[in-house]
Amino acid sequence: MITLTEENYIKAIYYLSSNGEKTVNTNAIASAMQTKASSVTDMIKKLSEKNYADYKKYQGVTLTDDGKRVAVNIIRKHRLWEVFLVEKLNFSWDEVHEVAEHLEHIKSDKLIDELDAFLEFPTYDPHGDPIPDKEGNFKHIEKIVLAKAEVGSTYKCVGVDDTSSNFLKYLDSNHIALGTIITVKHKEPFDNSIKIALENSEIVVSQSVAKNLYLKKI
Amino acid sequence: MITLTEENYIKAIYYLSSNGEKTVNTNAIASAMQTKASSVTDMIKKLSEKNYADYKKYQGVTLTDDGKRVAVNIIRKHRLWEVFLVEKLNFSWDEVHEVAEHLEHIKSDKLIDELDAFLEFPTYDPHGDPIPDKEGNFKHIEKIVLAKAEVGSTYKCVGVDDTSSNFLKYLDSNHIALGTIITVKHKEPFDNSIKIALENSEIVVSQSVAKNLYLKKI
DNA sequence: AAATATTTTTAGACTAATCTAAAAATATAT
DNA sequence: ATATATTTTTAGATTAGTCTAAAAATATTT
Ligand SMILES: [Mn+2]
Ligand SMILES: [Mn+2]
Ligand SMILES: [Mn+2]
Ligand SMILES: [Mn+2]
Repeated sequence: MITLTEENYIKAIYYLSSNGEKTVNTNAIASAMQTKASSVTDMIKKLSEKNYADYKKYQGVTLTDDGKRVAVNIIRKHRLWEVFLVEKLNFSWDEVHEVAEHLEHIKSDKLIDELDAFLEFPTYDPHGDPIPDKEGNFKHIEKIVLAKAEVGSTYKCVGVDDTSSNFLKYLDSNHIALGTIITVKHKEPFDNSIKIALENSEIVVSQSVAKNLYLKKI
Repeated sequence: MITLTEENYIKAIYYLSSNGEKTVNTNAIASAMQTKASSVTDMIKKLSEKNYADYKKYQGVTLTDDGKRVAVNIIRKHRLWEVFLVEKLNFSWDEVHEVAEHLEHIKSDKLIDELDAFLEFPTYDPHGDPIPDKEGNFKHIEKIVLAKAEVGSTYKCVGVDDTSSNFLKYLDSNHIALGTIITVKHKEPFDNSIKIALENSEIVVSQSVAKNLYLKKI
C-alpha cells in the first residue's frame, strides 16, 4: 500500500529530477513539499525501503522504475481530472490545479480509464502539458519559450510553464489562450520585454511572461 | 479543519442515529467503522470538542446541527458522485459505492455545485436514495419494503436497502432494476418467500430479498 | 590543507489515529 | 438487592508524518 503522502513525495522527486533522471537533493524536496529537510530524510528512507527510490546517504535520491511508474500515473490522473474540470464542469484553467491535487489520489483503474474515454482520450491538459497514456508514454511536442522566439516569426501558444493563478489570469486578461496565434514584433534589449501582435492588437509583455509562455512555430 | 476520519465517523453516527435523532452507542459505531470501542471513545471526545457531537460519558452520542450539516453534505457528495459514475462513466450500480467513499471527501464547493448541474440536478442516486440539495433538504419518497407488500398489487421498484455488490448483482441477474414493474403473486407463509411477476416472467424471491427491495404502489 | 559554510542526517519529541488490556460504569438476571 | 454480564472508558503502546536542535558529512573559501 502506498500512502497519499508517499505519492506526493514521489511526484515531487519526479518533477525535480526532470522526469526521473538526475539525483535530487534533500533541501530541494523540502522546499517543493513545504516541509523540513529532516522530514524528507525520513521519507526518502521509507521510499527507498519500499523500492520506489534509490538512496545513498548524503548522495541524493533517484526514482526506481517503480517510482517513476507511480509518478507518471499520478500525473496522468491529475491532468485528466484537469481536463474534466475545464471541459465538463466550467472551471477555468487557473482553478483546476488545486482540486486536481486531491482527485489525483483517488485509486480506481476503472475510474481513470472510463474518465479518459469519456473525455475522448485527451493528449494535453488545460495548460498544454501532455497526458501520458495508460502505459506511461508521453506525447512530446516541439515547443520553445517566447523569450527565445525570433522577431518576425508567427507562433501558436501551446503551453505555460508557470501555472499559477496570477499568471493564467494575466494571460486571460490579455486574451492569450492555448491556440492563440501571435507574431513576435520586437525584442527590447534593455529589459528583455517583447512586443507581440495578437489578432487585433499589439501588446508588450515582460521578460517574466516571455519566459513562461510556450510557443510552436507555424 | 475537519479530517477525513472525522468525516467518516460523523457519517457513521448520522446513519446509525437514523438521521441524527436518537443517541448512538460506542459499540455500534465501532462495528460500523470496523474499529475498536476504545478508538471510538477517543474520536467522539474529539468530535464533541469540535462541536460536531454532543457526548456525555457512558450516555452515547448525538450529532449537533453542525455535525448533521457535515453528514448531509458528505452524503450529498457521495450520491452525486455515484450518479456521475453510473450515468457518465459506465459503472454499474454495484461498483460505485467503493469509489464514492473516496470521492465524497474531496473538498470543493464549486466542484460539487458544477457536478450537480452537469448531472442536471438529480434527486435520486443509483440505489434509489434521495440526494439532499445544497441546503440539506431531502426529497422524501413514499416507499414500502417488498416483504410488506400486498398480494395482488402492482408496484414499481424504487430502491434497495442492502447495497452490497452481491445483492445488486442478484437483482441484475433477475432483471430487477429501479423502475421495474412487479406484481405480488403469492406470499409463502412457511419461509416468507414471495412470488412476483415481472414483465415476462414469474420468480420466487427469498425473505432476505423481500426485506431489501423498496417499492412504490402504482 | 585548513577553516568555514552549507547540507544532510540523527535524536528526541509531538499529533492523529489506532490497538490491547485493565478498570470503571451500567445493565441484566437471579 | 446482589451478583453477573455487558458496555464503555482509561492507561499505555504503536505507526505515520511532522518538527526543532544538535551532530555529522560534504562543499567552498581562504
Ligand atoms: Mn496541475
Ligand atoms: Mn496542468
Ligand atoms: Mn454508496
Ligand atoms: Mn447509494
